[in-house]
Amino acid sequence: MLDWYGEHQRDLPWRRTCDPYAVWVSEIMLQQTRVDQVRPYYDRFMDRFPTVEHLGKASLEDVLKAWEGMGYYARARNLHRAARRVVDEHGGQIPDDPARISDLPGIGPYTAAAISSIAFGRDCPVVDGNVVRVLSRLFHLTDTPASSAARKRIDGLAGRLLARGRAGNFNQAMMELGAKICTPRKPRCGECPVNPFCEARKTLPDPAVLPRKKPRPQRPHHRVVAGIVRRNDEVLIVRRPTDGLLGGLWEFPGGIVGKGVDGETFLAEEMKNTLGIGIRVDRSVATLRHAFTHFEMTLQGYNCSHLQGVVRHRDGNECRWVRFEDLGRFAFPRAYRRLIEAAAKVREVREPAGST
DNA sequence: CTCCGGAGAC
DNA sequence: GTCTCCGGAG
Repeated sequence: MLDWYGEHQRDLPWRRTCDPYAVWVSEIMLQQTRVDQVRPYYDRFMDRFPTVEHLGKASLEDVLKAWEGMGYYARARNLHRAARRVVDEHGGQIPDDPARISDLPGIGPYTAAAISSIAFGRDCPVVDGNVVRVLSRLFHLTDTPASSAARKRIDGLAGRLLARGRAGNFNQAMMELGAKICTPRKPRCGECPVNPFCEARKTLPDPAVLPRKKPRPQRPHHRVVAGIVRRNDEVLIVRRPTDGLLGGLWEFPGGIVGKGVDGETFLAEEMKNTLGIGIRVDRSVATLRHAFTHFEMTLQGYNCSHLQGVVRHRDGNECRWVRFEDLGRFAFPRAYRRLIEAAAKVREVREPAGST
């Protein structure tokens, strides 16, 4: 595995250093996100926040802006909180101890083991989704890794296989193998360095049936409407509560429309109730779909006009009137960013640049 | 009352 | 992947 890794590892920015902070940032970004998507974000992030101190001193607003588009924004909030703690409690040094690293928000067993082995050379086995898949096939494990017993068995195997003294490279080799060779659907068994030892390959017509997945429940579908409310040359944006879904991000006011309810009527009603303003719904800007982990939504955006009333959010959420051109400075969820793009096109048609 | 394990949220 | 919540366990 080590030889294979030495020869086939991808040249990734975070592999060019063993700076614990760099490893940490990359591992957090890599949680639930593909390497290809992470790469550009990682470079920008490290450019903007080169050290734990930089990150700790930054505002959550700035961190979220740098994270915009990657999803799972709790990762950014936790990373930011953790950086502050590293600065305050550990003098800016990331602790060289798996248990202490785990204490930091956003760092669980996987990330603690990854940082410990890669940045500090500790003999900690790393088990992420890739490793689970590799080991399930290598040892022909037929129980779903969703069960705690099966999972413990996998953790045990990972520990026994670990190349002592070279844990960092070994762990990365396992994950790399899962990412490039032992892939979920069509594994390239012919190119696998450990294929002589693979029980699944020996036993099964198709090793890809492992690991056994547990059936997923159907995702509910929500219809969401949002209003881009104009007042002179500004539009209204509202900030979501720090905790919960898309916490701390900005969006256009609106909400989930119940079944059988008229979207435009609901939108006007919602603005009245939540913000205390009267608006007129002018026209639909775009309808787009977005998938979250546990539900899907259809987002319909409308251009609206402010009629009357001073904005005052019922729940105290921060609200701002900003120039359309300045929306880029705020962190929006992906779906809303796309809505902004659509709205910008509509504007171009109606008010070509330089027309005023 | 603290400690898992499972489930669902993010 | 991690966190949070919750019921059952000790």
